Amino acid sequence: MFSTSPAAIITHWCEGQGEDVTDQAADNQGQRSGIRAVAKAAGVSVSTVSRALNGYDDVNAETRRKIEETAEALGYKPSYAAAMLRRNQTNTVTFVVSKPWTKYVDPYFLGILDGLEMVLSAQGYDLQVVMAREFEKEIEVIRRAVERNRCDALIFARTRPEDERIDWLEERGFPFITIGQTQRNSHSFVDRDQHKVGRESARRLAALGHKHIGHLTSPQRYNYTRNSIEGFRQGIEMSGLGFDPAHEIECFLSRRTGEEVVTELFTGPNPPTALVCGNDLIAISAMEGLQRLGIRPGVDVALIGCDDMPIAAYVRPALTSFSQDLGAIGLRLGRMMLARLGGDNSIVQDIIDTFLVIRESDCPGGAT
Amino acid sequence: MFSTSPAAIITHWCEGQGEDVTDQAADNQGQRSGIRAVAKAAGVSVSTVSRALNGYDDVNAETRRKIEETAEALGYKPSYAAAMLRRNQTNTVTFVVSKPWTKYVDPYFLGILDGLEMVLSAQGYDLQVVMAREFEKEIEVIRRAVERNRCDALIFARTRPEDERIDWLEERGFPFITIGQTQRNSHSFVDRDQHKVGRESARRLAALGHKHIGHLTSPQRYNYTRNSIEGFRQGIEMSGLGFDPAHEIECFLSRRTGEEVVTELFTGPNPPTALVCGNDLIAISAMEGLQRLGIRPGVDVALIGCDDMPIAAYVRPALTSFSQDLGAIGLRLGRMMLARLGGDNSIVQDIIDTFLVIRESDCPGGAT
DNA sequence: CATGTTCCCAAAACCGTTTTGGGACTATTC
DNA sequence: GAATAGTCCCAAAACGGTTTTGGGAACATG
Repeated sequence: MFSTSPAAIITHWCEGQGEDVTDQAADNQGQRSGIRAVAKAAGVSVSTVSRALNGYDDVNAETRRKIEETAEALGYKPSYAAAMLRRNQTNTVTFVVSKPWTKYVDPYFLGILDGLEMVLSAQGYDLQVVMAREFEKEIEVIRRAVERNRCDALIFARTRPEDERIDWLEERGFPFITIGQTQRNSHSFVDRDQHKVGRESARRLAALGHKHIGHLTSPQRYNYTRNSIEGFRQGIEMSGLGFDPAHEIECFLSRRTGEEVVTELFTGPNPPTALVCGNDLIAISAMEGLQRLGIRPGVDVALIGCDDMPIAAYVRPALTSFSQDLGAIGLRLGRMMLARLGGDNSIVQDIIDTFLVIRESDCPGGAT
Repeated sequence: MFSTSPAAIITHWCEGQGEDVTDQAADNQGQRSGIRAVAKAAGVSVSTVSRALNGYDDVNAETRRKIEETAEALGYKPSYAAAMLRRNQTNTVTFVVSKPWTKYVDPYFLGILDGLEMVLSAQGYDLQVVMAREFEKEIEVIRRAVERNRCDALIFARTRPEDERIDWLEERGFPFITIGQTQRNSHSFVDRDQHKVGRESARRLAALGHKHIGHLTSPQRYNYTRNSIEGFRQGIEMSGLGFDPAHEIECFLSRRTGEEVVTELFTGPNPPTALVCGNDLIAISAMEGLQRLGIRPGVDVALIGCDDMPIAAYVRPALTSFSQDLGAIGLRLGRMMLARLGGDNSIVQDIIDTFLVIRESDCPGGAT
């Protein structure tokens, strides 16, 4: 009988600290009435209060002032839920993080969020961060957010060449921006110039005199890896070197992969003298592998990483790595989002520049 | 009676992907009517649908099944806004991050969020992450979230001995849990055993033979620093050493501070031979300062850090540091929150154990 | 047969805004 | 003076769920 009503469980609800029963009641009364209380106190109608507070221009200046004062005096805060229901918009942008990120690439991620939040909150939008346990769950997280109308737009990263999340969202015309590109590129995105990263890494090492440059790529299911590979090959070609497919090996973000690959590469015939690594973690793992083989990274073998993670500056030798202004990505993302939410449906595709932070790991190539 | 016919209707409704206009219209109709469409299609009343879908027990099992099927077939998703308005609850927990965190302590922070989100989402709660540009803005962020009814409860960290956020929230009886303690400790919290960190750091270094142990504390406005200091002093005392106030110096989380302090400490009279550092960043900064003075950290001077940030394992010498299971903190936090939201108003105060990860920076004390 | 109990359901009320469609009044134009 | 335009305001109707109200049907009990 009581079991039917969940409210029954919360019986001893407000047994708080003091005896402010009167105060509580007064407070509640004030809060309960909401916009109606303001209307009453200001001697105008509810709709006029709403229009005045929302900046419509068919309200007399004097009336508006009075309403604003009254609202302020009563401590009136419009109910988010009610406005959301009526307007059918949430004033919320949802950012989806996939779990594997959180383990290693944290700073990358939060740097972006920081700039993004700044831009959005300045316009009254809230930023909501949701997490997906695995990549496969991301589509479900997105589905839930969209279907339950929890946000006005989405942002997510780690795009793949063919991305089901994008297909799904485009199908129902839901606004979103990605961090990273796709094969079709039919949508707005922000991305760093990954092609340049691959290209310039190769060219720099070639310019340093290396003839055999390996490429330990990031996971190839991600689109940015493809760009990186393309750029790398182009850089090799531009430098007049021959591309050796056997020196282009896919790695993963777990620490061991770089080490394994390096072990195989440098115990086999014709090892490279330099390595372009798709990611700092791969580079660090590779350095450890080299050291284990008695090869000195930064002396015998040159390495260039990518992402410029905080760790890069602390490992020995310190890792030369491609960096980018994460805050700028966030800001750009935020501004694009505001435009989109403001009704501008044009597709914006933004490539953020990257720059090489030179440290100790990229040494000149020796003989041969 | 009518329990036989609806099946046919449902299957008909199910047919849907192909046609454009018809499907669109049908879809819109279905979405527009929401729960009423489900009720109509299932041949029951709106309230019955609501009760069935919300798990009340006064609904016939057969009826419930039929309603669930119908809702599924129609792709019905209850409007979050409407439910929120009527129930006056958001099913959302807000986690407040202050800006200085995002720079360095990312992993700490995200590790907790990860566990927290897992627990909350399993019970249908959403986790919202909001950021505050500075500590001072945090109270405003909180105020906004609470006053606009954007969440049912709050979580925040970096507690101070006297914390205005807590005062404000307690004043209006709004549910929250902190990460970290306060002077009064009148609320639920999760915290690591910071007293132990200080104590055991001191004791370990003393046991290694050090007689003069310095303490580079984290910022003292935070409550955990106080615990750490207390613990340290107790550890010194337990080891039969004399406590030297001149060797207890407050540092900040910017990188330079540790270096400055160390420079002063080790160019002055009677320098310590070991340092307990309130934070890994302080420790790393201190190590750099030592190296600049020609003093070898991990050989001439022992250091112990705290937090076990990812960097700790990569600096040379690798930093010995106190660690904790961040996921466990998040899980605990989540479970406490669920209990609180479920109506259990009791205060829970939970101390999470920490453990020392021994690396290279804590060396035995030399002569003297 | 009268009465009580137990389950279930339809209809209406409600949550706190925004939006709609005028209404009243004044100013301007023919 | 009537018609038109402009300004400012209002009452009532959404928005889409959940909760309450009130009662009917089936079954058990005295």
